[in-house]
Amino acid sequence: MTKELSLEEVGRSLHSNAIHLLRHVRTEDSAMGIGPAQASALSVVVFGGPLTLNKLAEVEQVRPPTMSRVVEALVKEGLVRRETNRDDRRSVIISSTDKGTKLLHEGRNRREKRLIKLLSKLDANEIRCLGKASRILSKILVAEHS
Amino acid sequence: MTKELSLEEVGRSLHSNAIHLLRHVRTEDSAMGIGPAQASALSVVVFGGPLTLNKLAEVEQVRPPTMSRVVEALVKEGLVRRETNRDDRRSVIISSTDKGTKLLHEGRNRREKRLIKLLSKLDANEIRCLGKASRILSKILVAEHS
DNA sequence: ACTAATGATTAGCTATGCTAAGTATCCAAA
DNA sequence: TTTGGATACTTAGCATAGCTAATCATTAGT
Repeated sequence: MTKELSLEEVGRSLHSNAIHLLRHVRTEDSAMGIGPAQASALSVVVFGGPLTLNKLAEVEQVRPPTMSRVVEALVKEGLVRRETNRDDRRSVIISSTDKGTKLLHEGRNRREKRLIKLLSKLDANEIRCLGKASRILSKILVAEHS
Repeated sequence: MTKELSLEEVGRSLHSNAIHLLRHVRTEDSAMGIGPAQASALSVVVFGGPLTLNKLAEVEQVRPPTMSRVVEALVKEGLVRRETNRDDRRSVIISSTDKGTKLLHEGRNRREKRLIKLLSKLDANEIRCLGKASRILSKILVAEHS
């Protein structure tokens, strides 16, 4: 019989698992030929649509100079466009190119395959358990940032 | 009744949750005064006990040179010891100092408070579910790198 | 029309990931 | 026993990404 975990232990365990899960899929991220910060920013632009640099930095929870450099790299690789906003010429609108959109979807597929390979070691009950846990986590993590 | 999640959806959801959970506690990590890689490595040494550098690199899923540098920084700050193994003088045993153990527990407390605050929105059943899921994740994430 | 505030960039530091190459040690086979 | 390969780690050098401080351009508010 498995021991009941305390709130502290659950928290600690979730934290550890989060770190290692992300490290696990890092390989696939870098297989896209771009780093994790670039991949994550591109993902926001592709799925969320065009937005300003400051907004993108905010969503990604990094400072504007950091995001400015990330976007610069993405522009150089032809994955996003950077155009001055007509309504406010101080600001810049970042949007995805076809190449960026295509690359992101391919990378996502690879990452998912990797996770699926990992998850397929489990039986149906365990998958169901992870599914339930995911819903619960989403609920509290999303609620936090609203 | 909640819909059954597919393998793909579980994978995607776990990935997303991992990213957001880590962002959620990032503030507390950096409040320790050391970077995330150092904090994570120190955590392994404190909770898992002394181990060789290669083993530590493996557990942390980074290359030995990377871990060598991380350990170097921890040694400089007096948080871990690095001693040559008497049984095999090629290898090095990393162990935590009192200072390292103390720092980690303080940081852990801050991080845990943050996570506990998040988790305390949940009822006992949901906590139990997360606990079970954590065990399952640990199993496959650790098994992958053995 | 000034001045203050805002959006973005540049410069420069640190941390962390990698590979390639070097050093020290151990083991195994001639 | 010695020698040659394997193993454990480090060093050197590169790239990405995080930060703050300072700068530039533009907008907004007296």
